[in-house]
Parts: sequence; structure tokens; C-alpha cells
Amino acid sequence: MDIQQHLEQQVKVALQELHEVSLESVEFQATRKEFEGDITIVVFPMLRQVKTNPVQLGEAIGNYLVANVSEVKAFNVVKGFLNLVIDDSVYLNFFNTIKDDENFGCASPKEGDKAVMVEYSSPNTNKPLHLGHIRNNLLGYAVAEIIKASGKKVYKTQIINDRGIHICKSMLAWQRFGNGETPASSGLKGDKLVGNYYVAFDIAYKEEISNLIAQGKTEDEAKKEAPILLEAQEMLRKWEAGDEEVVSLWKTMNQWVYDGFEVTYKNLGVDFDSYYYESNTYLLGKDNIEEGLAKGVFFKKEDGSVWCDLSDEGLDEKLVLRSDGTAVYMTQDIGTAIQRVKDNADVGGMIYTVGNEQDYHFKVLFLILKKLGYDWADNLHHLSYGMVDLPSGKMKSREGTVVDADDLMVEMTSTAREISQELGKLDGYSQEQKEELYKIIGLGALKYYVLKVDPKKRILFDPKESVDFNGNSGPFIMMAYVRTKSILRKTDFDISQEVKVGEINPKEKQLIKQLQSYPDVIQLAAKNQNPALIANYVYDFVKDYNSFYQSVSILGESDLNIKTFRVQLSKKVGEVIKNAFSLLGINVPERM
RNA sequence: GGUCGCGUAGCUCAGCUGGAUAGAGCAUCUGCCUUCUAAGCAGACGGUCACAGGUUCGAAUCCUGUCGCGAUCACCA
Repeated sequence: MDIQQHLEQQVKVALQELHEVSLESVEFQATRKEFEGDITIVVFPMLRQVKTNPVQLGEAIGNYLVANVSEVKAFNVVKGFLNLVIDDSVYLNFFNTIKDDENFGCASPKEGDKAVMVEYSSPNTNKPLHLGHIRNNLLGYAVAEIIKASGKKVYKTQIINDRGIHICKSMLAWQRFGNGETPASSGLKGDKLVGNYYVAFDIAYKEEISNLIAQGKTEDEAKKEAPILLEAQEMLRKWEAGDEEVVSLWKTMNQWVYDGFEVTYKNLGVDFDSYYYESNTYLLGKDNIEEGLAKGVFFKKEDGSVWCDLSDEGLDEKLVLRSDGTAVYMTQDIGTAIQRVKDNADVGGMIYTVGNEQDYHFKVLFLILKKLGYDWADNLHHLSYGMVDLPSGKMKSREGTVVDADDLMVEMTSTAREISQELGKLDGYSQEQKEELYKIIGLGALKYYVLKVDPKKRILFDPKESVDFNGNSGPFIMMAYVRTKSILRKTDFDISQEVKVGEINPKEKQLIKQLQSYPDVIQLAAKNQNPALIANYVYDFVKDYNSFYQSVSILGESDLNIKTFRVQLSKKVGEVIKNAFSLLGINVPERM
């Protein structure tokens, strides 16, 4: 039993003895720095049952605890706060129980627990990934890792938007203007090459529109009648009819994009357990609509279109099947969700990592699935995140204001290289080792920068100021890790012994308190699907370590017991940093 | 207009189910490398927590309203 539970029990006993009152629960908090003590009991809530003044009650409980709980060494009462001084041995004992636990903080899956499916990334295959996708990928990956660490089985998946008019646009432009260009012939990354033709289509389309307007058409007419658009629509029809030539071109160009994405994903360090393609799933869901009609969940209008009435939930009617019997976005998503549970029988819930512009869509999707009666529909979550905007506003690929994912990663690496070369602390590293290191630092800076922000808030990315390498930043945290590794490299004595230090100093105690809270932080981050909680935790933790590091000598300590303890503590700090960062998908370097 | 989200220091952000004098980083200023990596540490400066009410012993946090910003409300995805 940990100290807090023990205290809670004893406070309840005390209240019973002193005032014959049985308490529901006791409110604890960490004692603030400016007061003496380690754990604080908030007395105010007890006043509802015990009619006395808070200071008196605090004194009484404090006296009781000092007399009856050996771990409580002293107490003081400030207003209604009872600050308890806890014996150092409690912290030292805790440290000794976890110091060799390499998985400290992480829980293992329980037998019979359902798995969680996390969907993220889900790009269109007509243009390269940009900073917005980076946020999506980092969030999805991190949440998946965090939930795994919290003790659940996780599947990572994505749905690739590989069909539709936008795909045909780049195909058509390539046919017209491409002269047979391929990634191999041009040296371009496949997704970049295809993206270029998506832009080329738009340019040609706009030109045709202005020509038509010059010929006397209205803007609306021109937009609808531009020949190149009609041709793209025709191409989509051919694709749906299985036209061999179109399908073959579609396969070729999509493969270029996948090859390009694969490189980006690899650099970004994200992965997937399964892939769903919209070209396979876009017909799914129609059967489920029939089912829903039979169950009375949906209704049909005179024109044959099928709807779901959500007015009881305060929403509108929502179309789930067009009057011509074809599927809409919602139809597919219903079908795909159901398919996924068929494919993975142990899935008991899903998390969709999709921008907050689709809040309404997912609200409706989840409601419909619930109405259809699926038991897992209660465990569907939309990991809704804010857009990444530039000072100039939204990123727009057509206006060339997107921050390209690959370019940004290269830029981060260069910045890391510049800083590192200036500091020049890498004697003995080969060129390859150095480049590898710059990548770790640059990418870590980027990932931390994105993940430390609460997902639901929008991020303002200023390319001029870019990403921090100082202060609350990825490299700052890596630096602390590197210090722990440096100390371990220089440790030339056995640190496997469990040490009993008489007293530990406040900085050491603070670090152990932080260690104590790590498992809770993982659980909370998993529950809230919020990697920023891990980032914030590890930042505070590292600040405490740096403070400790600068205030005492570790290897210079003359008392072998204390020295050993400090090295052990440093080792553990390093392990937790590495573990926490791995949950964020960030690697740590050995030197920097 | 309806719905949802956001609004905390000059800037970027923390602030857990309501708790003590609202915290970090950047920027500005002061100290600290002859000692374990200074991408660091110690400190100074900086606040009407958008505004107005309400609930409470106690509100940045919960409720209501107002203002501002964003998203969304397609037989598009």
C-alpha cells in the first residue's frame, strides 16, 4: 500500500475517533514549494461534516498522524491546508522498488481486454504530405503508443483516400503534360511528382475558365463546363467502370505516391499495422443502410434517398445514401467501421485522428453506429485536433503556402547540424554518426514542438521563427538524457547495490516524487488521448533533474553511498526520459 | 443565423476531477564554464486569467450572458 492510501485510511480513523464522523474521501495534493512538507491534506471539505475551524481540525489530524503513522515526521497547518513532512525513507524505499524496473510506468495488457484501433494519417493520394499531416501522424502515433503503455492492445491503421475526382485530376494532367515523366526519369519523389500534376491541372483549369468567361460565360457556367474538368469527370466514370487503361494509370501513379509516402513515414518514424483503401471500401456500407432501414433507424424519402433523423439529439437529418443509390462519405465510414471490427474480432473501440473541421461528421457517425446497435459504438472517439496555420492564414497547396513535410524535416536537420557544429562537442564521431545525430535532434525538436501543444488547440507555425532548440524544447530534454548517459559512461564502480542513504536532499526527493507520478501521467494521457501531458511531464521532470545536476556533484561526491544513489537516480531519470520520449515517437541520442 | 471549439505575461504555451501568493519557455536585463556536456543553472522584469454576472468557505477552472477568433451546418470527401 502506498503512503497516500495509508494516510487516507488513518485520517478516516482519526476523524472517527475525534468527531465520530465517517469520511468519504480525503483530498490530497503535493505540497507547494513555498511551504514545508511533502504531502498536503486539504481540510476544507471536511468542514461540511465537522463543525469546527479548519486550523483546529488540521492541528488535530496532524497530531494524530504524527502519533500514529511512523512515516509522518512533522506537520504544519496553513489556513485549511495540513502539510505533512514525510520521512525520507519512504521515498528511498520507493526508489529502490522501481530502480531496476525497465518498464517502469507502463502497464501490461490484461487478459480479455479489448483492443483499441487507432486510425491516423489517412492522406489523399494526389499531393505530398505537409505540416498538417505531420501533426496528424505524430498525434495518432503517440496516442497509440501511450494507450499501449497504459496496458491496452492497439492496432494502428489508416484509410487511404485513393479514389475520386481529385485523383483523376492529377492523372489527367500527367497524361496531357507529363511526356511520360516518372519518378525514375525525373529523380522526383513520387508523391511530389504527382502533386506537381495536381497543380498543373489547376493551372490549366483556371486558364480554361478565364477563356470561357472571355467568351461570355458566367463564372459558374465556366467552372462547370471547362473541358478539362469534364474530361476528369469522364475519367472517374471510366475508373468506376473498370476501364483498363484508366485503372492501369491509376495504379501506376498511386504506387508512385505510396513509394513517396513510405519515405516520409519512415523519416517521421511512424508505422501502421493495417491499411484500408477507399477504392476497396467505397462500396461498403450500403448493406448496412438496408439493415438500418429494416430496423427503422433510417427512412427513405420519395426520391429514394435514405436519411437518418437525428433531431432527437439536437441535430439535423443526415443523408446516408443518395437518391441514385450511390454512397456518400458517411455511408463509407459506416461500412468501414463495421468492416474493421469484422477484420479484428478483439477490437472494442476506435480512435479516429482527424482534424476538428470534421467534428460534426464524427458526432453523427458515432450516433448512427450506436443507433444501429453495435456494442463497440460506445467506445468510439474522435481525436480532434486543431489546424496548423501560418501567420498568413491557412496553408493552401494551390497558393504554394504549404509547409512540405519532407522539406521541413530536412530543414530541422540542418538547423541541428549548424547548432551542433558550432558547439563542436562530437569529437570521435564519424560523419555518418554525426548525420544520424542531427536527424535525431532536428526531428525530435519538430516532434516535441508539435506534440507539446494540447491537441485541440490550433498551432500557429511561423516558418521564420520555426522550432525551438532551447528552453522548453526537444533538444533541451535530450540534453538531460545525454548528461545521464555521460555520467554512466564515467561511472567506474558497481551501482547495482541497493543503497540506504540516511537523508536525501530536497532536489533528490523532488525527483523521486516526479518518478512516483509517471505511471499516473501515462494513464491520464491515455484516458485523455493527450500526448501533451507526457511532454509537459517530461519537461518538468527534466527541469528538476537539471536543477539537481547543477546543485550537487554526482561523481565528485565523497560518500560512496550517496554517490551510488545519485548515479542510480541519474540512470533512472535517463530511462524515464527515453521511455516518455518513445511514447511521443521521439528518439534520444547518446551524445550531443 | 444554429451548433461546436478556443480566448491566461509583448510572443508561444502549462495550469489534473474547483484549493494556498496564477506558472514555464522565448524576448529584455544580472550573475555562473580550471569540477560530471552551458542546447544548461540561479535570479530580475513582466498578469484586470477577454468582459459582466452567478454558484462556493474558496473560481483561470463550474453555470449564464456579452464580445472576439476559428471551424462546421452539401445528394463534396
